[in-house]
Amino acid sequence: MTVTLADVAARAQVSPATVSRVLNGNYPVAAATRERVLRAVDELDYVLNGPASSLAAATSDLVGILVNDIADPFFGIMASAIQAEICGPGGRAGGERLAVVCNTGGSPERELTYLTLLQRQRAAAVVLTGGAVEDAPHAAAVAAKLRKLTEAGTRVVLCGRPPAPGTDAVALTFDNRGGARRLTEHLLGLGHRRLGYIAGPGERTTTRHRLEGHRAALTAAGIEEDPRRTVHGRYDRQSGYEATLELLRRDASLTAVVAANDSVALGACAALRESGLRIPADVSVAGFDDLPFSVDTVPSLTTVRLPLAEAGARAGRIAMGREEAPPGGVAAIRGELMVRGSTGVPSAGK
Amino acid sequence: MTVTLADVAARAQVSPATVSRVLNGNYPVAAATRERVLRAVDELDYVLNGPASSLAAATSDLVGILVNDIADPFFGIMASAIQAEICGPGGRAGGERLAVVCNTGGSPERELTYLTLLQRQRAAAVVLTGGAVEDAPHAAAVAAKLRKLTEAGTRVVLCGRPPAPGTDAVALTFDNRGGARRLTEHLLGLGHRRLGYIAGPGERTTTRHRLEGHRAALTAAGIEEDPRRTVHGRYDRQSGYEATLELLRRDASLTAVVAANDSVALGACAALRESGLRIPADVSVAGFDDLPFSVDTVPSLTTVRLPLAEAGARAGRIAMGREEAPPGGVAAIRGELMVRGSTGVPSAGK
DNA sequence: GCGAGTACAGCAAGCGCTTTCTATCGAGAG
DNA sequence: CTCTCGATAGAAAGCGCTTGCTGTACTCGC
Repeated sequence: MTVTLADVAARAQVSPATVSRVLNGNYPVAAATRERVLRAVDELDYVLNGPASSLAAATSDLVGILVNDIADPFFGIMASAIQAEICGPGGRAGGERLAVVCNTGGSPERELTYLTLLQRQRAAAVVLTGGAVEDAPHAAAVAAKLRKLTEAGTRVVLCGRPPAPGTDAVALTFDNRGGARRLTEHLLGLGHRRLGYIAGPGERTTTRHRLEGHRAALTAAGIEEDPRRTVHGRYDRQSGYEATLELLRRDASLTAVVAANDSVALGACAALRESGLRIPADVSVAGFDDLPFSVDTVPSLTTVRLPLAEAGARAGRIAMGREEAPPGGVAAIRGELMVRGSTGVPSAGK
Repeated sequence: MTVTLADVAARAQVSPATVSRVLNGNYPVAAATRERVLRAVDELDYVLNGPASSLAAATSDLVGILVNDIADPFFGIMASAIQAEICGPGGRAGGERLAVVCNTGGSPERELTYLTLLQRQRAAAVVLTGGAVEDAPHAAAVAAKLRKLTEAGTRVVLCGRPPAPGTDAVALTFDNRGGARRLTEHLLGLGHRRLGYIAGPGERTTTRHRLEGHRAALTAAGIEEDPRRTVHGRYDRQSGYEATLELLRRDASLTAVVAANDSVALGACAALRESGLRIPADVSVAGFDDLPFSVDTVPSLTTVRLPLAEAGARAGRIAMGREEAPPGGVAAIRGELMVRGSTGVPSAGK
């Protein structure tokens, strides 16, 4: 029923071995023969059987990209850059690798499942993006998986994710702590003293690092930590909206709200506005990531720009072995403070 | 070196066949034996060899999701919903399918390449999302590929994409034409007569349908088509910004700008604002899709809501055979007009 | 207590491809 | 004019798993 290598071989009057060699192009084949084989492939409309090929060659051209939330541009932008680098710029250039992105939805189990599935497929490389979950057993399980993957010849790269100790995975991590710290320092510099913080989900490294940076700035300025000024939520707009209302309820005298990321900041702005507060006259707002829409909000959002696309591209190149890993296998990527219209001097009245 | 089925069999003192049956669970195996096998699997840390398994069984558990631009939430939201439906809600539930999203970047070649790659892997199903490219040869090539995929047993579903004639692909298409028409009618109803239109890339179905809806409304209102009022660009913010400037240059007396989608509308707002025009007092702006951020812009964006997540979920279910295909294999999905703050009555002065 | 039926378990034949090793054919080298 | 070497092409042995078919114990029914 389906066309196989043997059919092509018969039609081209050569052996299956020769057809395979023409298709893989890593063995000398006379031009005339190659020509004949390619014509047969075309005429029969032959499509290589991937599983069979991977089985025989003990390798595959699958590259997996794990993301926490595919609907979030933060991951979309990175994934896009990684994939572009893996598949090559042109259409079918770049060795025909199948770069696929897997959506874990932030679930540790799903992350592990995907890793196993990728291991099953003997993936050529795996790129994990975004913050990790800070659960010891889970972290250990992931580390073990990664170790096994590398052992099996799969290249593992972490992009925007902290290093995984005990593994050979190359890590390109964002300096979330430093970025958050500079952001809060900016607010403090403007004169703010009562700042609310909307954090992400509690068990993630990204959440913790950003929060730590924020608190470090506060501490350095001699402001004591007040747990009532921090609310945890998801990394989305809705969460920012609700958290802001909660923050306001707890202390209506806030002069600034720092959000875990730009989407959250967007929700915060909406909540503030609906509460009759002006931005930044009454309350300043700051985000994180500098997603494309952030420059277009009104007022435009002060945030920390993370070079998502650049980091992704680099991760992709490393995964393909086209760029060397950074010394020590770890590189920290700094974020750049983008001061825009949503932050200003706190009003005297407050 | 690597652990194989045979190793597990040896350890559990059974035949490889039995191990395979325990793992696939579609054949009676005594509880005690199963127990023993599972223990051996665990002890040896055995991972099934995907390619070998797919080869022998002539099927695989790969499901491909093709998107035009993974960095665009429009696709991200759909992909997320599709994937959730395919992998099941829980972590490892749902038969362990590997749902992967492939980013075509809107390139026809890449689309074909991915389709071939998926065909190679003997994918269980393929979901194509978003508008198609309107190039006859390419459309034919895609149709041929889809036909071959269905023949090979791969289920093919189109989500937010027009039907592919000559194929068995189930199509869930968005009523872009109708939505666009209602949107423009809304503007017309407010009294606008000089409306600019920022269209997407010329060769896409989505672009054409939305534009047609817009023009249909215009024509019905007795407004003749003026090609100078339409500018084509990409589906992103930047493009909207530039196109708006161009539109303004051509005719500064515009009272409304209709954008191909919300991101474009965002750029349009920025350009308008920088040009000193108020929204909607001087110029009304409308988008399309109703992405999450659209409700949070200032003023909030009038747009057409497309049930992205619902459509994706349905497509996913159909792809998994968990829901019946709509009669005729085609279902049109309507968009809902969301009238918000960015559109208003044109100012008398203009 | 015996034949029939049932419930498991194993054998072995592939699935379609890659790749090592071997064979063949010329062309220069000696 | 024979020998050797380079360039190609083929034969065949798997890669690790699935599954149809073939046993082999038992369990029942009468």
